[in-house]
Amino acid sequence: MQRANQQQTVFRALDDADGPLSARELWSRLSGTGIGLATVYRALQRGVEEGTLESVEVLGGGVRYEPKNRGHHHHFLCSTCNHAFDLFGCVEGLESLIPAGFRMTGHEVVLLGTCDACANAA
Amino acid sequence: MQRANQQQTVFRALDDADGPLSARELWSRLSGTGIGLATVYRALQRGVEEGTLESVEVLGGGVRYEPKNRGHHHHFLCSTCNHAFDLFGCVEGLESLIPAGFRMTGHEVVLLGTCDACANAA
DNA sequence: CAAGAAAAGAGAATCGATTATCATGTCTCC
DNA sequence: GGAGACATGATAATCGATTCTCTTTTCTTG
Repeated sequence: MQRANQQQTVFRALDDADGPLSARELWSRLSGTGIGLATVYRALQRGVEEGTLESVEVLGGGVRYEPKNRGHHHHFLCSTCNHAFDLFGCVEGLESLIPAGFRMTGHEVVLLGTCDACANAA
Repeated sequence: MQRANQQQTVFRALDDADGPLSARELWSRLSGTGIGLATVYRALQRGVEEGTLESVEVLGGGVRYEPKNRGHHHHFLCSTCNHAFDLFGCVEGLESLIPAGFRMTGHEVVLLGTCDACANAA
């Protein structure tokens, strides 16, 4: 079995995903490969250190990871399968919400609902 | 059957807060009263069961709780003090982000930055 | 006041997520 | 081919958050 490229396999799986994945989600997608959970964590940690990955926190599911080259975007969280999907586009008018004296440096938007697959499975 | 003196104290502290509080945040605000952490958790759990409280998840800080009578609103998370503040108002145009086939049932918006107090303390 | 029920506080136990350890396995470079 | 550096998988250890347990205290009611 090829072993030294396991981290590459991890990175590739993340690249192929349609949204950020948690360590466990990622691990379960790699279940055919025999890759250990520790290796997944090591790859994620290294990716973040090297700047190719970033950790994001979507609701309900702890930290997830995705490639850093996806630009500014937000996420859709399916309340059935609990998977987070990347969205494209952003929203306007956030500045109007800021209280006086506060300084905004960023924002997160999460849409909640049911994804295509889960809606059809119902 | 009015006996829950300490729990009332917990509920009052939550009512007085300017945003959702985590169990620990709440506990530290009650540090003068001798209330135990377990009691805080018990009060929160009961409040949620009885429908007077709801748990919300803002980024970075796990589950927080707030009274359920505050209506639809979002939060500002100060990256310095890590406190979440309630915001008033909402945003438009979220529907345009939803992929085909997905059904949206809700949304969360979190603004990130520095709160008034921390900005002035810098 | 007495007795029973609900609350409280302290700390132990649990749980899930992440990290550390350790004994191989694999690769690079000579 | 061999040495040493690094990668890997399995599992133990750790960590923070939450829940459980036990004993004591408080409240209600008679």
